[in-house]
Amino acid sequence: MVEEGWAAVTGRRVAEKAGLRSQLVHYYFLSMDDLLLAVFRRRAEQGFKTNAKALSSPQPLWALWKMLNNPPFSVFTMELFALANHRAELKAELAYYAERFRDEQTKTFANVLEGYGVDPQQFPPVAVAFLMTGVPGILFMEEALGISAGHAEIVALVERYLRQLEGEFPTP
Amino acid sequence: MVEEGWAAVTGRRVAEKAGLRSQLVHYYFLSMDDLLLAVFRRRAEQGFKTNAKALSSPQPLWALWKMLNNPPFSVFTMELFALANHRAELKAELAYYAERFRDEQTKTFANVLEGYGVDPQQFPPVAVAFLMTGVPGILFMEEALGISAGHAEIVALVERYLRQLEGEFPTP
DNA sequence: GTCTATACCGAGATAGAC
DNA sequence: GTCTATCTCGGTATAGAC
Repeated sequence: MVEEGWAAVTGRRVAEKAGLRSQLVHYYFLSMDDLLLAVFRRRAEQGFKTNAKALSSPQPLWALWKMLNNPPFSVFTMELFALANHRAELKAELAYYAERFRDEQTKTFANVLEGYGVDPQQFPPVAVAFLMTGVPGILFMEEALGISAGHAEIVALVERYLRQLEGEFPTP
Repeated sequence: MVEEGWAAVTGRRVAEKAGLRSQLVHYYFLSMDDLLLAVFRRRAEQGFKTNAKALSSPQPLWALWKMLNNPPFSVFTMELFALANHRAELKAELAYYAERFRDEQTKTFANVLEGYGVDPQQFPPVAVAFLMTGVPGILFMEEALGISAGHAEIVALVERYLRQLEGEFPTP
């Protein structure tokens, strides 16, 4: 899926990877769409755990930023988005998960930003959540396609703000 | 392509829309990939013209923002991105076009932002170009998927900045 | 340039033996 | 649970007549 796109995920090829016959796919899943949906669900649950972990860190903004600046995460996510665009059931579920995801972040940010003395009128927590996930999203989407203009500058700009709010991020 | 994804663009279906036989596709194009590449090129050239027009406006930031906040533009673009991820030739060409696109914007913004008294150290023109195209990108990608949390807030935030820099945008 | 005919492949899916 | 056998469909692509 990551290398050739969701259209390349066929019963035959899945079975081949598993060392089984292609018909087995229909034993475990009603259809190929069903299999893809299962893939998505598993991924979404993983995402929730990682998200919750980042948000409970002492520097939640930094933690989320570092978590999302993780390449394989984004290529896969983009492929799921592209697929969801053409599968009603998947689309509904993706929307549901994404909103929950953003909600969790917004709640944490509301507390945290208040503590940092940020005016919620000027910078609503939900807008910050949008940017904190969206910017790394485009960054990696573009990077996967070989576009890099402005990336260093944007990262520097974001991290300057993060430093202002949460101080240095400890280098591992 | 917009409704069902690039994988649904088959010789048979293209020919059907054109009222011709599917074999004709191979008369005009070497392969389906070749056809898709032609679609991309036409689209890219259109994009350049629209971009240049926006940048030569008296309020270039506003003009670009309004231009990108145009739904059909984004769904198609996303599909092309998804496709490019799996076609080396298309990927290279997309990267080339995207960098040129950003370059044009960066040049204009460098002049314009200086005129507005914006510190280029703090807000590099190329970073502004990145955000001006990227944010509407996520906005519409999410909207297409039924995600809307934080959108109104982000639009308000961006437009507040635009108003600060370029004044009101004349309502048509 | 557009057609018919056709080869060939691989997709999703089902039936039924073991 | 895994297999073989098999169906049907629609995809890409080529050859050759008009």
